[in-house]
Amino acid sequence: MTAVANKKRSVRLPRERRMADIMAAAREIFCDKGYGDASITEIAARAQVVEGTIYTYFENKQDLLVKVLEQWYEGMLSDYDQHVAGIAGTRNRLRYMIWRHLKTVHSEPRLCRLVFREIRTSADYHHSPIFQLNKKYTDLTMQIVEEGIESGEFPSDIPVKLVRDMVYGGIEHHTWNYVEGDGDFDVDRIADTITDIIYRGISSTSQRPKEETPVTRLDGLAARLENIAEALEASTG
Amino acid sequence: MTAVANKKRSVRLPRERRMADIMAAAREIFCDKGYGDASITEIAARAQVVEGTIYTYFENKQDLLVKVLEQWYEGMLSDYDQHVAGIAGTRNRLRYMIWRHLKTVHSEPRLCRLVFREIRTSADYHHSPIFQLNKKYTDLTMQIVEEGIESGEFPSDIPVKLVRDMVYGGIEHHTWNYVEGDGDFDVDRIADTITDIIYRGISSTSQRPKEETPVTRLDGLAARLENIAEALEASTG
DNA sequence: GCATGTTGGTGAATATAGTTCATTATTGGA
DNA sequence: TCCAATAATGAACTATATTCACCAACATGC
Repeated sequence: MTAVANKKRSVRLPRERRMADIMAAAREIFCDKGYGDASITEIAARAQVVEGTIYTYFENKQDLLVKVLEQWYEGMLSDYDQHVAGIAGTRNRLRYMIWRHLKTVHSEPRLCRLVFREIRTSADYHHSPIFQLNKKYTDLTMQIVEEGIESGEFPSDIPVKLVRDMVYGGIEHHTWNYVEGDGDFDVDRIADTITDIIYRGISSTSQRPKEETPVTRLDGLAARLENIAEALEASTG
Repeated sequence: MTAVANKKRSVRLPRERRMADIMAAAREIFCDKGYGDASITEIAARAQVVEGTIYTYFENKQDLLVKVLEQWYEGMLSDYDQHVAGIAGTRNRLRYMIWRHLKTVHSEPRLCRLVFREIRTSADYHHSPIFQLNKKYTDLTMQIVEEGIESGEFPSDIPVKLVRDMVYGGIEHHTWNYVEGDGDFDVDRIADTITDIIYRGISSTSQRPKEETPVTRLDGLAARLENIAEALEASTG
């Protein structure tokens, strides 16, 4: 019997190393099973410690999840600013923000799922570092819209926060099934389309009904007639 | 001592009545505390039954929540169709769908919170009646957009599902704080703005240089209309 | 190199739900 | 009035997260 070899072996690792081990194990299991179905026992086993050890480094299960996602978030968002700085033009910058967000969801659906479904719904989310990081980068999107206002591309009365919410809310809903493990989506195509809808939706160039002139009415009419003609041509061959 | 009066009194109510009592109690407590912090014991006490009785009528806690929200959903969505049928014009209909959704969130934030945070995240959501009801009414929004395509107001290549997701995702994000019990929002104003951004964002309008004068634009329009007329003559003649 | 205090690590015990089930007793129908 | 069916009961069970008293690895000072 190797009973002696099986006796408990308690090795003291450096604090950082032990935390990293636990977080790595937790990340794998949270991603595989989701927060609710992941058990502390399983995470402990994967990290080669017992349950109690986890509580020496993390307040509780929720805190462990938050720390795991914080670490990921920090690395992921670190190069945002410099990338945006290298892009010229409101529309291009806006598209980059949208594209980048879609890209992140596409490459890390499991982690995004945890952020969307578990983290944001917790009571003290608004005081968490992950909220601050998120805010920093959605603020960047709003800043780009505000630059568009200053340049005259957008009128000054557009509600910047609502635009932000339509972008990120739209992306979240549109990628819902993918994040749940069902289907796929085309990052570039969706980025183009969202950018287009938002840009045209808030642009100063297209006239609003209240500012309608005979010329813009004819313009709209021409566009409608073009569509109808196109449809007719398609149907009559 | 009134010990005798305190002995258990087991009364058999009609099945419908007992279920209604339990669901009413559950609705109150789920709304007050959220799903996670609501306990079966407390719901049972409020409904004047014991824990076990709840399991005679509902599979488990999650099923109880689903049944509560289903009941609410059915009543809430019942008059949707007829209202929309009474509204003329793509833009007005679209605005109604948006307004109505905002109105619902505004008047029942607690119940909406449960749908947003608890129900939609469950594994079998796609097979639940509440998903079907929801689909029925977001489909109506897409149908309105498709009517706009047929009328020529929108080009035929716009991604209808993405438009739907930007509407409902945008609303969900924009009402997030309110639903979490913080702040307020103006239903009519937000409805106007979202409608405006979406409508303009997907409308058929031609891109044109900023320096154009009314005369040159009319000239260009005339050429386009001539082409359309020619195409129509060719296809119908 | 040894004694020793600090503290990481252990794993059994505890707490807190949700869920089950054997038992009791109400009630509609024979 | 009696009886079978089953609603209702509430204690027992289960499954986890969390705590805690105890042990021992390691750093420090002598």
